[in-house]
Amino acid sequence: MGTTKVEAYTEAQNLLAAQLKAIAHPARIAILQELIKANACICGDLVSELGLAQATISQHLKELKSVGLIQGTIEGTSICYCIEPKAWHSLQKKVNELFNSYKELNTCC
Amino acid sequence: MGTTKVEAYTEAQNLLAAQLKAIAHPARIAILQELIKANACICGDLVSELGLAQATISQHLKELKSVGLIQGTIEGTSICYCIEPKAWHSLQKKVNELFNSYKELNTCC
DNA sequence: ATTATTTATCGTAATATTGCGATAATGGGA
DNA sequence: TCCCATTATCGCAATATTACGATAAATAAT
Repeated sequence: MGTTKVEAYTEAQNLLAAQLKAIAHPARIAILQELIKANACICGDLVSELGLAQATISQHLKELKSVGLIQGTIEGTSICYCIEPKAWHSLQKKVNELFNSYKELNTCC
Repeated sequence: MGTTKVEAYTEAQNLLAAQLKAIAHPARIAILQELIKANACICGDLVSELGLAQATISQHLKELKSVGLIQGTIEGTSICYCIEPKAWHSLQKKVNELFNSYKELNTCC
């Protein structure tokens, strides 16, 4: 127990859930918004921008990266992070498919 | 430690994260899809549909309800669940605002 | 070479989540 | 009234997440 029963669901359901989970944290939402706002990428600026420790920010970046939503490029001594366009749009599409599959019919409870 | 530092973020970030978290689980995605597919609401059918125990389904329903994404109406001895249209559309809008705030500029890393 | 800067990783503590059996609570029908 | 069906809640065990200090690893500058 304690573990999600992955085998009970489709691949699509598990993947969508994993990507949504990556976004479903206020720190990671803030990081994404900051990356978008700064357009070109930042790195340790996130540490001063949000009120979190460096280790914590690094860990959140790792999670976003692990589902492919951001990418990091080494740039001298620092690392430049930014949104990964393909995964970003792909997730947007999948999320909207879910939302749009609901048609309000007022035949409900 | 172990707790999210809620005070470090805006209300909007915390709310969006909470609603996304409710969706970010394969069982809850499956429940939402089933509710949408059945249009009018079901209840304990979810238990036989997914391979989870009744207590588990009930708990997932509670979480979806707690962020307002579904509603339940008592109907005799059973309870009829369905999507709550306002919250559903509101979340879709907020999610798309986040996604659309990113403009690809290939000035990135 | 040494030092400073930047980021990743390790280890740990606190808390949250997931899943389920057991049990309560509610209302319908015999 | 007594059972049956349905759903919620409690309590628990296993695991996951969150946050951070300490430390390592890598590169730039002196």
